[in-house]
Amino acid sequence: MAEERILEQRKEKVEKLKELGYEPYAYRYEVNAKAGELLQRFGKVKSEEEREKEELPKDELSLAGRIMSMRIMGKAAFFHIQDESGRIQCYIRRDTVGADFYNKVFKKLIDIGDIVGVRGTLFRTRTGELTLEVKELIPLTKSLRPLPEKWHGLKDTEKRYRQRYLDLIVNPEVRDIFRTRTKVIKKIREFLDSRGFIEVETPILQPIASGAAARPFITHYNALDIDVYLRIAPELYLKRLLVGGFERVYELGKNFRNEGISTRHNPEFTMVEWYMAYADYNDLMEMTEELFEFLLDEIFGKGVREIEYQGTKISFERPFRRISYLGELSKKTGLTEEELLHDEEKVLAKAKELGIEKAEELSHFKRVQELFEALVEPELIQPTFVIDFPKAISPLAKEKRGNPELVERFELFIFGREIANAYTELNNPKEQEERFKQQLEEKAKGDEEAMEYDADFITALEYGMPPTAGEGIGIDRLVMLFTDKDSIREVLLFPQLRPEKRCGEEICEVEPEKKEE
RNA sequence: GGGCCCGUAGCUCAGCUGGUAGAGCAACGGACUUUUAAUCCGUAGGUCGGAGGUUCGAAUCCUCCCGGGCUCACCA
Repeated sequence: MAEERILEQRKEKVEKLKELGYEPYAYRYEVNAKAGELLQRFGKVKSEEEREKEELPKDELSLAGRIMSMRIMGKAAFFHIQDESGRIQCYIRRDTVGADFYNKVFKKLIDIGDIVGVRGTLFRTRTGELTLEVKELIPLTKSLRPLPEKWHGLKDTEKRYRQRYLDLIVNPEVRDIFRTRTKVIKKIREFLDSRGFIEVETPILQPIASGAAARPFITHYNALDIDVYLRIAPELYLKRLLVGGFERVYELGKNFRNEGISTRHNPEFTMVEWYMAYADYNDLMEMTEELFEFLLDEIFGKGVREIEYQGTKISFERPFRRISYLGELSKKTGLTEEELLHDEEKVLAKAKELGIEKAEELSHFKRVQELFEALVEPELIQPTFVIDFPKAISPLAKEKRGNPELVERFELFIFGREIANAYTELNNPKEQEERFKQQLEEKAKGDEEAMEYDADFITALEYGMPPTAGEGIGIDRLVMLFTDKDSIREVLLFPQLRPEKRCGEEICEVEPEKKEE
């Protein structure tokens, strides 16, 4: 293999560097400048007049980074080094660094991909590119494997995800996605902190996985000899904190759901959930609008209220549209709200008409939800709050004032996707107990995702949880929206992939075939 | 899990109406002191994802398997 040969050649170069007294894996290097900052400060191309007048700083700069390209032209050479901030060209001449170093070290032992330190001064080439004239070059880390191609980068999606570090080295726009991700998370914290919320950490290993409708991952805790679950949501723990007297809490972290992987689902994903005492879902809608305004200001620039996602303009002008769950569904189905709530036959007929799979097996309100997902959600392109959901599919939300069949709940949809989910929280222990029991019945009927009964949570509510509103936002999908990405994998540094089978033939023969479930 | 598509050199890709593999970049040797997808001359590099099958002959056709992408289902 060509790669094997390159590996061998480079390992030899490591030895030769050592022989010549260089450390191929150095310890430290004093850096006083960043490529990106220099480029930003001194611009890239200038008119001739400007260039004549231009005075670049004469002080010696030292930078460190990875060599990304190289053009050797006899007794001088150009190369680009890339640090975290960007890529700057360097110029090295035999007569400046010495013939020995230039011929024996630079030309023979330094490769594209190596990490080096360079010291020198800035100048501008004939074509106007800002360039560092190298007075000294120090090898810092030898790279043994060849980098992907300089022009086309790395395109193979599988390789990009499995070896994300290569993707990050070679595709600068990928680094930007993750910078944005970090910023989104940071700014959400800032927003909540500034409003008096405290960030808390609740268990990821839970004896009962509740708080959402999803299948959990199971693991075993040896010391207690019990099975525990990776949390599917932190909700019930956060509410216990409100019982305990914290009035504004939030948690930003991972949830785990043992379900399919797709462009919109990763088994571990990041959520922020916050709970605010003495508030209801109306307050949260306003707060959500404010949060979006804040994020847009911080990420896209002050006052920006429109972004483009997958070729569609999305406007975040307040107030966001508000529609009622049943009202909208009534418009789309032609059934009245009364029929949607109570006429099982008509709803079933409609579900069948739309070709909803296994419609017969679903409970009435699951069918209604199916209708909603099929008919309403795809049309919610601009930010829209859907409000007042049926009680039966919202076991943790409080009854709507004036309508006991609905709950005070909203979901925020953008581009047909659910971004946020919020309720006026149910804090009546007796009713919560009944709702849990209903979930148990659903479970008994075969709904694997019905919510688990959490008796300790009921006990907590019996001590009294203040009136509270709570909301959760899926961070990954939010980042997708802000980075214009259509796959969740593009916004996860290391998305879940099936492990590669990388075994020798012998090992594979010994390994038993995995049985299909 | 179902459907459709993809897997050829380290990377990006050609070759696919069957006749045992090509290019550019990267690598190696050489020329070149302001190049920038540097250029020029030369060299090396592949069990064509894996296993079977059809055939005189398979990267190419068929089957199964592995991995990936999109999509549907479940969900956030």
